[in-house]
Amino acid sequence: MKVAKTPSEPLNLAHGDALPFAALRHVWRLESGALRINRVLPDGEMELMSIALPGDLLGVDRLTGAEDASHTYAITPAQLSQVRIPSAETVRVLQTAYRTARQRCVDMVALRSGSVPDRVRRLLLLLAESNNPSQDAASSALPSLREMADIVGSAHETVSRVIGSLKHLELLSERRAQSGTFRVQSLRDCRFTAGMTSSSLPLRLRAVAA
Amino acid sequence: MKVAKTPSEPLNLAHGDALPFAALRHVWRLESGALRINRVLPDGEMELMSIALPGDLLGVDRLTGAEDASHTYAITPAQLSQVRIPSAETVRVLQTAYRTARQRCVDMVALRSGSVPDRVRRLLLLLAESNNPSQDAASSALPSLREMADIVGSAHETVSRVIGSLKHLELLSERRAQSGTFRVQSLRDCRFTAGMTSSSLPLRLRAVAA
DNA sequence: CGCGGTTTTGAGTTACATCAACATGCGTGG
DNA sequence: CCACGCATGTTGATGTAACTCAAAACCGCG
Repeated sequence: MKVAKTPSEPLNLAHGDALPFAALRHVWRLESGALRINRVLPDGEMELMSIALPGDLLGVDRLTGAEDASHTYAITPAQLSQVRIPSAETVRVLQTAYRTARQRCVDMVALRSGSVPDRVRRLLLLLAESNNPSQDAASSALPSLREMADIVGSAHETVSRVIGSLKHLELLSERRAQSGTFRVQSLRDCRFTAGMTSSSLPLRLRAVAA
Repeated sequence: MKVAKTPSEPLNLAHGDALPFAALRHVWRLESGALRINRVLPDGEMELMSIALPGDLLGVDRLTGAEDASHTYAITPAQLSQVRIPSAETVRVLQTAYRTARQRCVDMVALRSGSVPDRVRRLLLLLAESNNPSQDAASSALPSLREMADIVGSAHETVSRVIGSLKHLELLSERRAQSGTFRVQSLRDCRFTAGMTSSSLPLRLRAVAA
């Protein structure tokens, strides 16, 4: 007896779309874009748990026998493809899932360490590098400011000011809502000075302030 | 030919002791205490990666084929026991390791969300609950203030003020250097008011401030 | 006893949140 | 086609949580 659906149909998520609950019966690989993985609290609130970047596996929890109480949605347009797992491969899948879980833990700590400009910088680099490996001027879809603020643990107004400073420093150009292209290498190397988050300082000074 | 060492010798670490590099050829289970897991940067600096609590497995990375660039040390006196892994059990070990990695990721985000008093509260609860499950007045070895501050991402002076407030609220008693006993249930339920971190406010007001 | 690590306390400063407008784009329906 | 919400992004004024700096008290220990 044949299964009706072709198993390897890719899955596209627009900005904000949730990963359908039914999809978690399978394992998926994120091909492009970025996801946010949330923990659902008893009172229905959703709390940040981790993010997923291209290459990450989704739906591995089921392989561990755990009931998955997570809720996942796209913070930039994302494409997933289904992964068939021969049972002989289970170990290998668990190994890589474990390793990336570890790595994402490191990332999450880094996204909440240091000044807000630094945290935003790290987030942008994560997004850019994982979607355009080895390109200097990477144009990338970006999450909304509120999303970014929530991930790095700050206020969206502050993120706006940081992004504004980056524009002035010409580390980021072609800025539109939820997209932008930035100079990856310079962004990676730069260290920020004070003043980038102050609202009482005019923007043109903010980016240069000693 | 017999191996000289008995394989199941437990391992005790005092406050500050590092998990010996050689130990990572085996898998260990943390029986009591708490560890801090660091990532070693190219320049030799150590960055917080995660923490380990009783029940967690150490040295799983080797099972995934990864070279382990982590450095682990005890933040409270800890005891580990070696875990023998029949190869048939590899999958099961990876499953639980994956799940706790996920959980620690959640914990790390929580330890860096919200006000510093809340973060300290969460850290204390993690330590107390994992070492004395289901006891209300749990006395527990604590990390140094600098350690706690580094984990929650704040200054140790601020943590000192928070702890001081907790003493005044009688959520914590018998406070000595790197130890204390606190009322787990009350600590779990309580929500803080402002003023706990202000240095210009006298302590007796801090704990009650509206 | 003096010495290094931990903890405490205070005074002064600041990075960032909060609050409050306002601008802009986009889809939907009249 | 415009009017209208509604989400996103920008900008400024103001307040404060928490940092930095400085100093002292408190250990346990060789």
